[in-house]
Amino acid sequence: MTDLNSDIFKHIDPERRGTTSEEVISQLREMIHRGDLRPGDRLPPERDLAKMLGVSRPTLRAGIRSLAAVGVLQSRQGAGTFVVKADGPPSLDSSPLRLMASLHGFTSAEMFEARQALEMAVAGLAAERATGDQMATMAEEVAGMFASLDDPEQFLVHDVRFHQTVAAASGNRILTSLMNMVATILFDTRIKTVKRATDLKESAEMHRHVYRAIREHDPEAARHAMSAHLSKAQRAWESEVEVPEGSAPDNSNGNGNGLAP
Amino acid sequence: MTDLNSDIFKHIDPERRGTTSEEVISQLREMIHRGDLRPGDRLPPERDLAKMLGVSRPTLRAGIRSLAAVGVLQSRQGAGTFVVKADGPPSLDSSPLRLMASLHGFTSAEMFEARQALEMAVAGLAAERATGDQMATMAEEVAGMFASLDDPEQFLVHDVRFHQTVAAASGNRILTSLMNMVATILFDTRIKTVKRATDLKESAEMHRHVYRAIREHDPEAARHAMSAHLSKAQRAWESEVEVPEGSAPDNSNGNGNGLAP
DNA sequence: CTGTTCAAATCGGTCATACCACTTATCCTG
DNA sequence: CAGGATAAGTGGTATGACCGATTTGAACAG
Repeated sequence: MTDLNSDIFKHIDPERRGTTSEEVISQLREMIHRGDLRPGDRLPPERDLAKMLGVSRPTLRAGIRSLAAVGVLQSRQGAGTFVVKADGPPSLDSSPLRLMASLHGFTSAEMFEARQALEMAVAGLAAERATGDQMATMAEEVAGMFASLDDPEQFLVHDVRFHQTVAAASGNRILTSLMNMVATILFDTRIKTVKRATDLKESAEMHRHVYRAIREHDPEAARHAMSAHLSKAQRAWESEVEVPEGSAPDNSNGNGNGLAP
Repeated sequence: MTDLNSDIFKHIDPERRGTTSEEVISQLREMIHRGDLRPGDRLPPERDLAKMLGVSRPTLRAGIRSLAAVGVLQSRQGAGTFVVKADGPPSLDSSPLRLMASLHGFTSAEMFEARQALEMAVAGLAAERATGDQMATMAEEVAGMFASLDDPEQFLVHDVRFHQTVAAASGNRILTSLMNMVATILFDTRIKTVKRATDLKESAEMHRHVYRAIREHDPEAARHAMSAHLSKAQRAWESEVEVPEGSAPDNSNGNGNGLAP
């Protein structure tokens, strides 16, 4: 672990603009940008760090909490505060997007469209760059789908893993993160409707088309196959959530994702 | 404004899982999802709200700060805490992505690629849906670029506005937000290199190609024109940031965006 | 000597209280 | 009636304390 006992923490100038906690956030951010704080590093105890920065503990905690809210830091009671480790695909928190969907009244159509755009992009890139192992994993997941045609929940597991593998094969972690961010929100509703899913066989078939296009290193075919798959999935979803008869109107739409169909 | 004096605030059960502040966050989020809190609404004073929820003020403030960090709430000293208003294109905070770029060592190539994928998507959608007003705005910005060939900074203003107009014309606020999120990070470096930009005329020309494709409602042409434009921009940027001779290696890369060229 | 157990130290989570800084609205003054 | 002084309201910060979860290491049993 990086040695944090050195004097890389500097006192905060009381004569500045903005609030003190904002300055704390800036300090911590700069330390991350400079590389003083690396993924997995543990921050000094709050009491010590507060003294180093020359602020009170509540103010320091406010800064830490802000960075924790965006997924950069993680506090564990009794253990300490850590810089989030960078193993595996980095993930952006989807709750901001979910809340913004509620605030702005995003429609599920917009959400599907955004997902489709992102998935098409990663599918095209995956067709150019997928390694043998990644393609093998995709094939396994497709096989898993065909083997789970009578188990919708298990089918969904393979479905999600397939898409994540494609995203990873794109080699672009930013697009992967954004895609996961959008897909996570839609996933919550899929898991509720998947039990009544009817055409799993067709879905598996379309996933296979995507896989074959990627295997053949044909970006355009991969994009189109993915696009067709998601368009089909969207239509299926829309037919699933057809307004039930006589549902009394209330503030809650019941699907819990803040999306209007 | 929505009446918040009613008893929509419920006490928090001390016997729960997770921390108290997490429960506060959940409470506030649900209130937003349910529509009890609408954009622009002002929350009750912290002292009152803390009593309503049955928690202490610091704990409540922790929850508020978490939601403020992701751009859902905004506190103004002396005024109050508000739900962010939803006018204009909703914007996701780009700092999480910027920090993640530092933590995971994202390359600028990945960033450009992600932006290119998003811009191509919105350009294609814009070609299908752009209104007359939006196309007029695009034309104005293109004209502004040609009029600012000798003023790089002014040119950049028109450049950014053009892309934002295209995004808005896509009709998909989610893709627009994601695109802005990525573009914001790249913008910081562009404003530093733009002074030495040489081929502004060619850039303006390529923007015009994008505009004409959108005007002709030709999604594929729009996508290709946008792709060509951004590929050119990326190559130009890469040639600008060629490592200067004899620059001593230090922790800070100097471009301040946490990206490795 | 090895492995387990348990207790003390560590550290984040919460609470209570007080004071400060800024904003807003009211009221007084000219 | 207009404008500025004033007071109430509200978020920001600080201090101090206690609680509960986690970690760690020493004491103990094998």
